[in-house]
Amino acid sequence: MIELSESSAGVIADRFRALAEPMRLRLLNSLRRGEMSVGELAEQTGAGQANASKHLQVLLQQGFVERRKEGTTTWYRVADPAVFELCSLVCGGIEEGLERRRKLLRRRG
Amino acid sequence: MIELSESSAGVIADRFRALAEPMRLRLLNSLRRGEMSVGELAEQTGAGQANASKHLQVLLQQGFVERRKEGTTTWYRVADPAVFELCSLVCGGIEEGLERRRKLLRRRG
DNA sequence: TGCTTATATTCGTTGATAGTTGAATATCAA
DNA sequence: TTGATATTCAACTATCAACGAATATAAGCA
Repeated sequence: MIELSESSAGVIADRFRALAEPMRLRLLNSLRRGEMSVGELAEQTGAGQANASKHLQVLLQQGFVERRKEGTTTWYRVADPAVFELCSLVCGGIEEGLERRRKLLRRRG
Repeated sequence: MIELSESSAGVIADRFRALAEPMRLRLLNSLRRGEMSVGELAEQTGAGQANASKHLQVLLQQGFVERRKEGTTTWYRVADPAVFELCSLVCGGIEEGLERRRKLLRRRG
């Protein structure tokens, strides 16, 4: 955690919050295949166009994606490969978490 | 990201959301020193007692912390060291993110 | 039985954010 | 210019989580 200072907790939390939405995770997942337009992303993820655009801006602001404009089209791509490491770590913890919850339920029930 | 399935996006997002609060990050940071009681954690982080208790349960549910009860006292400890790797990765991306935002502002301004 | 301490839970208020809709903007082709 | 397409912006509603205050639960002790 690199000595979490008081003030940086908010900044770190903001970054985690950007990844704390299923739709944004789906968008990032689609972008694993490479650069894609907002329209393509909206279609693949099932988000409306306005929604996809808004979520992509959150990811852009946090530096997880980059974009370039070409005519009327805006192309998005993954900017920070660390995001996939983050997801892998989180995925790894999910089974443990489930097991832990089962234990708790057993204890209480 | 280990092939993110549609259904798992929500589960992963839940885990990220547990880390998307400054107070919970502060609680985890305090727990780096070792096992601590709810009261101690509330004092160290400046959270009220009720707040600390609630946040700790979120972390407990997601498997980031474990606890044991001893009389009237409940002791919490970090259960999943991966949480510190997560924070390190996020911290590493913060400088890049800031630089990226500066670029955007320059482009627009 | 009370009384104290430590933790958990409930309730009400407040602020933040997702999603939708419709308008506004920008580009390209005819 | 006009029309078609792609994207962004603004406003609205609904939902969710944080926080504080008060209360509940539970253990330890006189």
